[in-house]
Amino acid sequence: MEPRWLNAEQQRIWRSFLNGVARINERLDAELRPFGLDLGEYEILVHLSESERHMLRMSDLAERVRQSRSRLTHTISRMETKGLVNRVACPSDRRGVNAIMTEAGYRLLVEAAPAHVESVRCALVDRVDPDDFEALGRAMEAVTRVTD
Amino acid sequence: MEPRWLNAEQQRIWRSFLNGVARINERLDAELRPFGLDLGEYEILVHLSESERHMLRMSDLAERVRQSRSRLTHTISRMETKGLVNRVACPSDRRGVNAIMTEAGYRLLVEAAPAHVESVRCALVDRVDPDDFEALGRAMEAVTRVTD
DNA sequence: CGTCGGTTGTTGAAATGTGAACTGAATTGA
DNA sequence: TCAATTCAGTTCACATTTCAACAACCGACG
Repeated sequence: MEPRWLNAEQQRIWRSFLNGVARINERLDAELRPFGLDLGEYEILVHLSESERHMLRMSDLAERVRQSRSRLTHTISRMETKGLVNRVACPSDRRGVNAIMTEAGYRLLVEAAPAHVESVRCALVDRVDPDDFEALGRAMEAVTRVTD
Repeated sequence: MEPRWLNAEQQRIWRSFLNGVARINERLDAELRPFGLDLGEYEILVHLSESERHMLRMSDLAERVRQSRSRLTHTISRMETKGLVNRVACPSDRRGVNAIMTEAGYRLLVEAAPAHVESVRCALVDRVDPDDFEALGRAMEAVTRVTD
């Protein structure tokens, strides 16, 4: 089949996308570092904090933060040694493990959140025209939408 | 200072962004794997192929593909053992090293490019409304633009 | 000259990520 | 009931990435 190449404009946009994403991630990680967190760990804390009793099944959490089950196992282990989360057996399913946020984990999230939100603003939200930002949202929803 | 939180809409968009980016990267990496490449290596090949004599200074290349110098050293070493690139001393600056694409590297790029472009289309370009795609470009340019 | 500050690229160890087994538990269905 | 299958999470071996230290070189300036 003939390859359907990108035209010059599409290519320019695609490269901007790659550059932009990289730039955003750099900044977010850099500004989370003073708290001893990276974006992956931060997101875990966010999702736990939004859940009932600050607790989620590993596989559920893995899906929400888009980490492989294996990677989440490692990440949670590290966070456990830092005292940010604990593991508890799941009562209803003996295969299951719940990750539960500790008091210290919650406090760290509360402490880091304002700086993180500020990062997201500085790196993206405040830089972009509001209409374009809306469009960005629609675009990314289209990307995530299941079609296959 | 009072934290300037994101409103519900902004937060929704931000999370779509995180999800969308992750989804796109997954697909691109998955569809490059059959060629034995990941996105980082593919981009190296692209930038080399677009340069004079298929050759770039390491530090120049590092900047273009947004890899740290150290990371690029490792990546290029791996690609060298795969026979995709070579290192040659830079004549004008004895500190310098040029990465130069081999014939095999070029052939692999030519072979992988159609599938990769198709991935970019399937994962992003073809899914998004053209106006929104334009807006995405403007947004990402704004992100990359130097302001600091 | 000579030396000082900055740059280039590499190195090696430690941290992190990946993917394929693997264990034990739940579920299915004949 | 009970084998077969699927599922949850971990583990292992390995690949990749990061970080700090380093050696070699450049350029500018006294």
